[in-house]
Amino acid sequence: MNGMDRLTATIRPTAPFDFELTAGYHTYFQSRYGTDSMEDGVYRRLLDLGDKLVLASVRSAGTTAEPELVLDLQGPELSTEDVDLAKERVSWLLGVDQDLASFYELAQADEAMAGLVERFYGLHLPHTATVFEALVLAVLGQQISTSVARIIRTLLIETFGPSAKFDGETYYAFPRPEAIWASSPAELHTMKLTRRKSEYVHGLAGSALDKAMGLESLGSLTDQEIVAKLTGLRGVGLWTAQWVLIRAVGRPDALPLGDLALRRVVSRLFMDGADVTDAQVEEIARRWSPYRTYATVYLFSALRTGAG
DNA sequence: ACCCAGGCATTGG
DNA sequence: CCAATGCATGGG
Repeated sequence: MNGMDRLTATIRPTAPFDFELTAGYHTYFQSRYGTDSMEDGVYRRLLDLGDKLVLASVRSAGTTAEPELVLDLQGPELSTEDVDLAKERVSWLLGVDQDLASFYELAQADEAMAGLVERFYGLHLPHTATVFEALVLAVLGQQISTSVARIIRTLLIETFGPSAKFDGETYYAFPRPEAIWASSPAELHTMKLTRRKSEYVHGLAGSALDKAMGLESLGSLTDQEIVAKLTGLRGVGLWTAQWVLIRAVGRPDALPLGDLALRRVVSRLFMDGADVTDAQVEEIARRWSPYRTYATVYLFSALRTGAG
C-alpha cells in the first residue's frame, strides 16, 4: 500500500439526473458490464489515466431534481491534476453535463415517447472512455446475442486490459490499442471471435494507433464526416458508425439504422407489433430529430429493463 | 437438434 | 447495382 492515496471529490450533474438509471443503463442494468460495475448504489470503473490506474467509485448524494455525486478515488500518489482529470473522465462516462430539457419538450408531442420520458426521467446518455472502446464493443456485438457478446467482451478485457487491485479485488480498464495490436488475428480468433471480426478488431487497434487517422479527435467533424471516416475502416458499417456517434462522441441526433433490437422495440411501441423495415424506423424517428440519439436511448432503456 | 442473435464484407447474379 | 451467404457461439 505504498503511496496509495484515497481522495474524494464532488460532481454536480445538470438536472434532471437520475444516477441509478444512468449508471444502470451503462451496465445494461446488470451488476457488471465489462469494465463497469454498479452494485449497492455504487458505480465503479478503473480509469486509465495513462501513467496510472485510478479506481473511481461514484455514489449519489442528491436527488434527481438536485443531483450531486460523490466521487471516491483510489490510486498511487494522486495529484490535483489527477483528481481534475478523473472528475472530467467520470463526468463524461456518465454524461452528467447533458441538458435533457429540449428533448423532453420534443417528446411531449409523441404519446409513447412521452411515456418513456416519464418512466426514465433523468436518464442521461453514458459514454465510453474512448472511440476505440466504442468501436471494438460495437464490432464484438455485431450480429450475435448480447449474452454471447458479453462473454467475449469479458474475455477480451481480462486478457488485454490493464488491471489493478484494490481492497483485494481486481479491476480492469478497457484494453489499450497497443495491447490488441501486439496480439494477432489468430490469437483473437481463439477468443470466440469470428475470423473476420478478429481481423476487424486487430485492424481497429492499428487505426487507433495511427495518429494521422485522428480517431480520438473527431470533435470538430460533422456527423456525416465522422460516419464517412469510420465506415472507411474495415468492419465498420453504418450501424457501427452510428453506434460510435452515440456512445463515444455523444452526438444528439444519431440513429443506429439496421439495429434489430431497435426495429423490435419500434415495432412494439409504434407499429402494434407488426414487422418494420429500416425505412419505417427512419420515418418514425423523424419526429424525434434533432434528438434521435436520446430517443433511441430511451427506447433501448425500455428494452433493457424488460419494458419494451 | 434446431434457430436466432442490437452486422459486415464478400461473392454471384 | 441488389440479393444471397458465411460467420462463432450461448440460449431458447
